[in-house]
Amino acid sequence: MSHTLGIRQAQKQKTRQALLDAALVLLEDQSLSSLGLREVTRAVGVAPTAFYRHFRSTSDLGVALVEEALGSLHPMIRTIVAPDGESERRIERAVELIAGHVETHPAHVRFIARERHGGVQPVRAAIQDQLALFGEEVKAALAQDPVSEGWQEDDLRMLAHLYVDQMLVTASLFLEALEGPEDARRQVAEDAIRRMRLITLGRQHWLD
Amino acid sequence: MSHTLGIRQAQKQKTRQALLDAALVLLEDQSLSSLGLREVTRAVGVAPTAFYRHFRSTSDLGVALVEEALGSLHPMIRTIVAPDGESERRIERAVELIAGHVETHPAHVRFIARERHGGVQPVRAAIQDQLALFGEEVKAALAQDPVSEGWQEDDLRMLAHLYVDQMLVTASLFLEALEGPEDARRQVAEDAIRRMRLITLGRQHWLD
DNA sequence: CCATGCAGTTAACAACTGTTCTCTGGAGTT
DNA sequence: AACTCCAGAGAACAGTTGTTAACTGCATGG
Repeated sequence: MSHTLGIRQAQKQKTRQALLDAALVLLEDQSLSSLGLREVTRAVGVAPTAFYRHFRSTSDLGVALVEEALGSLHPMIRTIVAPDGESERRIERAVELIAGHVETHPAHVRFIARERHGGVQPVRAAIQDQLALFGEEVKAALAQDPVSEGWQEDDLRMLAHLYVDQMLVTASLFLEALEGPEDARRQVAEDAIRRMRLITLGRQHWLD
Repeated sequence: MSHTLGIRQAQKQKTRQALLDAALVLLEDQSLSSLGLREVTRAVGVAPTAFYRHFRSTSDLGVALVEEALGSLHPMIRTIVAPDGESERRIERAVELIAGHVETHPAHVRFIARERHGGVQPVRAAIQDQLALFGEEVKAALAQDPVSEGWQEDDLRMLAHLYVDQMLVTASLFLEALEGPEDARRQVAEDAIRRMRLITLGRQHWLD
C-alpha cells in the first residue's frame, strides 16, 4: 500500500522528523511556549528558514508532536481495557503496560503531561481531542463488559473518563520516579494498582 | 501582632504585589518558562531593573505565586474533608466549594494546573510540596473517620492522594467550562459528583 | 536531456531579551 | 538637621528572537 516515495520526499520527511526529535529533546526542560524555532533548527544543524518548509510555527510543530505521542497509542488503550481475564490480573497488566510505555517513551509522556494544560491553545486542543477519543474507546470497551449491564450512558462516560485520567496520572507518577531508584517505581506501581482496585470495587457496587 | 510597617516597606510590598498580579494575568495565555521579566515590569509600569529588588528571577516569582495560590487553601481542604454529615451531602458540598473557588480565582487555578508539570523545576517542586501537604492533611482527616477503621497506612495514603488528584482534576475541568455556558459547568459538577460517589463506594467496600 | 519545482542556504532587519553599573530622591534613624 | 540606606530609574551591553527576500543546487517529470 505504501508507494515508495522518491529521494526528494524521503529527505524532506527525514529533516522533518529530525526537527520533531530535536524539539522533543529541548522540551524536556522547558515548555512549548518558550521553544524558539531557531533553537530547534540549531539543534538539527539546519538553517532557521528551513523550519518554515515543514511547520508554520512552533505551535504547529507542537500539534504534530501530539499526533506522534498519542496517535499511536490507541491500540495500547484497547489492549489495556479489553474485557478478558480476571479483573485483578487485568489491573496489574495495565499498570505494567503503562510503566513500560513511560520507560520507552519518557519524552513523549512528559510532553503530553506538560502541554495538556500548557500555554499553547492549539496544542491543548489537539491533546483534548485525542483524550476524548481515548474516552470513547474506553467507554465502548466498558459497555461490552458484563459488569456494566444496566448502566446509564452518563455513568459509563464518567467511568471511562475516570479511567483515562487515572492512566495519565499514573504515567506522570512513573515519569517522576524514572530517575530515582527502582524502589520508587515499584512504590508507584503498587499505589496505582491500589487505586485501580478501589475504582473497580466502586464500579462493582455502583448499582447497589 | 502585626507591627504597622513604615511607608517604605508598605510601598515595596505594594509593587511586589503588583508584579505578582501582572505576572498572573500574563500567565493566562503562556507558560512561566516563556514569561520575561521585562514583560512583567512593563505591565506594572516600572523599570526592568526594579524587578531584581523583589525576585531573583521569573522562576523565583513563580515560586511566590505557588505560595499565593496554594498556601491559603489549606483551611478549605480541611473544611471539605471534615468528617461531619452524611457522605452524599458532603460530596455535593465539596464540589460546590471547588466550583466556587475556581470562579473566584481562575488565574490561580490555571497557573497551578499549568505549572504542576511545567518547564520550571523549582516551581514544580514548590507545587509538589504543597500537594504533598494537602495529601497529609486529607490522610489525617480520613484517619479520623470511622469508615477508615482497620485500614492500613498505605491504603489511607493512597486514598488521600486519590482525593487530592480528584480535586485538581475537577478544578481544571471547571476551569475549561468557565467561559462556556452554565450548562457545561453543571455537567462538570454532576460528573465530579458521580466520580466522588464511585470512589466513596469503593472505599466503603475496601475491607470486604 | 532539459526545464521546472522545491528543500535548504545566506544575509539582513527591527525588535526584544537578561544583566551590569551608576545615579537619585525621599524615608528612617540619630 | 544631618546622615544613611535602599526602592526604583536610566542608559548601555551583547545576544537572541521571528520573518523577509533573493539565492542555489539537485531530484523530478515531460
